Amino acid sequence: MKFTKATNYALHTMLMLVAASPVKPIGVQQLAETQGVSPTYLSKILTRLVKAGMIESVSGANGGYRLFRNKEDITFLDIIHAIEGTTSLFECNFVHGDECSIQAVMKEAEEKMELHLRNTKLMDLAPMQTKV
Amino acid sequence: MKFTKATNYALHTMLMLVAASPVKPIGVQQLAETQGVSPTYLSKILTRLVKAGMIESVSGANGGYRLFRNKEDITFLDIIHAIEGTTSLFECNFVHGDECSIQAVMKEAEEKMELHLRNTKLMDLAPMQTKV
DNA sequence: GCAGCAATACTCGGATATGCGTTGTCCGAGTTTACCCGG
DNA sequence: CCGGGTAAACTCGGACAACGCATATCCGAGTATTGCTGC
Repeated sequence: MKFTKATNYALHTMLMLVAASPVKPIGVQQLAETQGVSPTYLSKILTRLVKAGMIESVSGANGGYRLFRNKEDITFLDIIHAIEGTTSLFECNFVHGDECSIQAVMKEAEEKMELHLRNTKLMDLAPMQTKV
Repeated sequence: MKFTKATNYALHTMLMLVAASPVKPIGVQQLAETQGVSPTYLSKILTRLVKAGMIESVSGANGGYRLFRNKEDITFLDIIHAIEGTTSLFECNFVHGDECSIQAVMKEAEEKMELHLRNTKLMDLAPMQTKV
């Protein structure tokens, strides 16, 4: 029960992209180097964010990644769900007669956490230097 | 990023122990059979709960496990921490100059979840049939 | 009856598989830019 | 100068390897109860 490193990479990368120019893309090499990850692995992670519609990739020379959606809209939960998936953290596959009351409690707890992550936007942390 | 099955087993077992007699222990075989787990594996999990001071084991014939602490005191978080550990769900090992603002947000979210788990006691779910 | 001994029913802990998800690496393919070279 | 072709700089995606962790399984050791046996 831990968040994966991929989520950490994704969050930090998104923070960098939010702080950067929304026009000129940033190469995956630069993003990876800053975080000390291999570029190929980071690109795998970013592909998931592309599919989630958060960022877009630019092919070719001077290519890279840049924001796609409005930066004000992107929440922590969006990123986490894109990487970790949206399935419940706790799954009781044990067959009770009815619904599992333990599962219900766990689900409530999870929703408390998600509520906070949904209410926190990436912009809340981004430095304001690029107000274009 | 998922809760382990061990946590599921631990929670269900604790619920059974809370509902059972606080004097007569329940054998691990019975506990395991009800949940469809191997007894040896379940005993490994329960050992962690013993070390956490929540239950105690009774050796020998007619042995098994029974509650140790007052059943009103045991929260979901106690059990989860005993199984999953108490380390933060999100760890940013990436060296920023200062503290990681992303980590701070994640920690807040985690605390929201923990607060709910700490406020929910096992007794809230236990059937009341065994009022001694 | 009763003391003692053995069998039985349990838990405990370590050592050891096993499967799966995370974390990477490698490479060929596709795409855009930059550059060079001949007219 | 200008157009075209080639090289370079990128991302994309699949295949594959390494590793750790969750999930067990097995077995010997320890412990308490039960039952039996002999006095």
